[in-house]
Amino acid sequence: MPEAKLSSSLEDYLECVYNRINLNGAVKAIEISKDLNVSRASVTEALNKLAQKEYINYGRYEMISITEAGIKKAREIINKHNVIQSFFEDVLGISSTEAANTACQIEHIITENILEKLSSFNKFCSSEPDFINRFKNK
Amino acid sequence: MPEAKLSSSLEDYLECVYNRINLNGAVKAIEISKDLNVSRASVTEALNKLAQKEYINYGRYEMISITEAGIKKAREIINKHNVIQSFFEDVLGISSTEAANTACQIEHIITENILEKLSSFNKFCSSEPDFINRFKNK
DNA sequence: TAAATTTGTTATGCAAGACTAACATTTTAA
DNA sequence: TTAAAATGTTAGTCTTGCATAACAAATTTA
Repeated sequence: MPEAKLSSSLEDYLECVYNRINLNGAVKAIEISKDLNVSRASVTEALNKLAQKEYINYGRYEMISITEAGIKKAREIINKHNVIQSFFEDVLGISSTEAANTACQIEHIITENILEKLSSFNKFCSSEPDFINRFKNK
Repeated sequence: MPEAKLSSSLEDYLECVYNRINLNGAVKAIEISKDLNVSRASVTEALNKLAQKEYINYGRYEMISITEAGIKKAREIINKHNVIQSFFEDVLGISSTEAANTACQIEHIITENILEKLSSFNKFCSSEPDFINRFKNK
């Protein structure tokens, strides 16, 4: 039942919920609204959709909590984000901001398979700093 | 005047127009419809938008041609596509199909700066086949 | 604790991008 | 050279994701 494909947009909302809850133990709609630069009304709408898909628990004026399925999904998204950002930053030498911004978008697109390969590639590169240094000084 | 930001969707249409014209000297709406898996009606709509932005020349029941600005833009998109696909395929060892499919989406997102870095990285890797082989046999 | 402020919700609307169905035009072939 | 088939267009609808404005509830503070 709690298995439904999320749009990029809903993934962003879920990721935000997860991060805020992990940071502060709770999250309010207005914080999400500020983090994602959207109106409070859009947040309400998105939270209802996430609740309907059973990724969060939520009802009118209620506290927001995240379900097990929500945690799992959020961690997958965040993991994708981190692997992509790390490739841009640590391998290609892109600035942290640009790496993060682009990772934020690619995280919704990249397949599990490519993610795994990219993750091993990151590890392989960090085990061979010489190679990366030669690339950077090229 | 012929400078307007394109949505991912319109970039796909433009890319398809460019590729088909390069391949056959001309392109018909029905071919675009098949290539992109959309209805004929959607193609009409997209072509009107591209014409309005001056990336193609087009009018009711007229032949489709591409403008200079359209060619420039299409080549940029295709270059992005190729660099990304090449990274997935040649560096990470992803299958051609999966590499192409994912590249098709990332091409609309990646910045010029990251593209350039990725492009040099591809070249650097192909100049050091040893490194890539060690990664693949890891 | 009552008034003011903040936060959340609802109703409504808009834009993009897709669809189907009906119609128009063009092309093919009998 | 017409009749049939293929292609292109238009009109109307749907979905997603966003917005604003007005209202409701909760929270803060005087």
